[in-house]
Amino acid sequence: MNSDMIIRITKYYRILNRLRSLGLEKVFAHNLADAAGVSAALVRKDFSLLEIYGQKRGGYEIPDLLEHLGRILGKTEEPQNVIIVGCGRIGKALMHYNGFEPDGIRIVAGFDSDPLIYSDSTHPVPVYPISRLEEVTSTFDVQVAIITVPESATSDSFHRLMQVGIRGILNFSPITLKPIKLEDGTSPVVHNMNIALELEQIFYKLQFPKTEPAK
Amino acid sequence: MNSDMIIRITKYYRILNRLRSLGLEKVFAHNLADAAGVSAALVRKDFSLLEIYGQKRGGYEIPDLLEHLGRILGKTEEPQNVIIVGCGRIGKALMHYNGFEPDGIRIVAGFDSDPLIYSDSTHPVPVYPISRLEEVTSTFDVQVAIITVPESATSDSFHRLMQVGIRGILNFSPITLKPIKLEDGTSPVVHNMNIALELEQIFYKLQFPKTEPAK
DNA sequence: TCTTTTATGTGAAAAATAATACAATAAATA
DNA sequence: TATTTATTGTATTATTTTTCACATAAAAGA
Repeated sequence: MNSDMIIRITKYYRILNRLRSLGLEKVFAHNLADAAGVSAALVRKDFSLLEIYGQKRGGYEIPDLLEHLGRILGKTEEPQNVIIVGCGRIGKALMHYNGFEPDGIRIVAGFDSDPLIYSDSTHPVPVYPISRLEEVTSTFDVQVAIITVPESATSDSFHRLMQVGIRGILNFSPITLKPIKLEDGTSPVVHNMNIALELEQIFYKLQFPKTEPAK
Repeated sequence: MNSDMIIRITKYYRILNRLRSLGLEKVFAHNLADAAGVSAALVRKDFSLLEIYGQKRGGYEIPDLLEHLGRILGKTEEPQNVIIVGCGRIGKALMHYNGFEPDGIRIVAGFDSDPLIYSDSTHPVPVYPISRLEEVTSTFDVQVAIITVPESATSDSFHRLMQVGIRGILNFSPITLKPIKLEDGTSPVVHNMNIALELEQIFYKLQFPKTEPAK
């Protein structure tokens, strides 16, 4: 399964969740396609590849789809625990964000090197000094970290996280982190979210508007 | 030029900027390739398509590349002005972020519907009530907005921005905005940054590690 | 019951994207 | 100067991804 397909699957999952909460029970490929911004053929092809089948002329059962896709995406009863490394403004904003819960994601702790920050007990989740990284991640069985440290600390934080066994990184710093190969032969999963880079892409696209994709 | 290529071009641009600030004057395709995480052949192919030429065996001149790519990306002397709609925690964090300036991006104003927020004058950039959107965007010739409002306000904010002529959107809310076609036949450029969606993709990839791409 | 309609599921075709291979060429070296 | 080496530029090939087209099936309507 390639990267674009993973994105589509996660989108389908969220759309289906929303449809279910609206009380719907069935969905057609073209409904999902419209909502996800892809073609109906692609939706059917994706499901076919994942061995998810609907009823001819009857569409797909939403609970069935959610069950299948949820398993593929590793959804369990228990939420997946995540930590935030770097509790500056962005890190704190993410701690307060309450949109993770419905998706089965839980921020369990923050980390910072500044005593003024980790001594402050008004955060919505506990904030620890970096020295307690290993202890906390093993206690909560954390596999994924969000990096929101300043540019200069990015690389250090990344290596530290690798050392304590974190295997998934969502990096908000403008330094692009690359999934270097680890001693054990595996590579971490790294997603970089670079806001300035996104804006630059938008500026480019505005400069050269795409010509109408001939229906 | 497709989306992946735009991403590559923006990456090349940043890498080249960094190399220049390190005092380098020339670069080989494979240097850029390594830094950007792509193959050298692809770098050469990209430049070839953009009609940027280097010297056989001599590599590419960094100032020349920056000039070319900068023009393609719409870089000018003047920074590109951006507004932030929704001055909650994330919006405020972005206002304070000082990593935009080196990339020629300037946050010129924030907007919020809450008087407690727009009356507070301690923000790093002026914050206005939504009613002044049109006035401010035309004064600063703003084409792009960052949406950081709560989920429930996302769709409204989006349509409001379309009405006042904003054509580029970077959306941080979990509602995926789609570039609906406008009356004038054009479509806005919309990039959605959905943090939970990114995390979900990471969880998936951790569950099914990619098998070693056979060198 | 028979016909029509509306979806799915999928093989085949097309389109898009990237890698390969190598000629061309310029610099370095002998 | 001749030879070797290193790198660009691009035609060709390979791969990946998506769309097309249609057989299949189920429901609805006549």
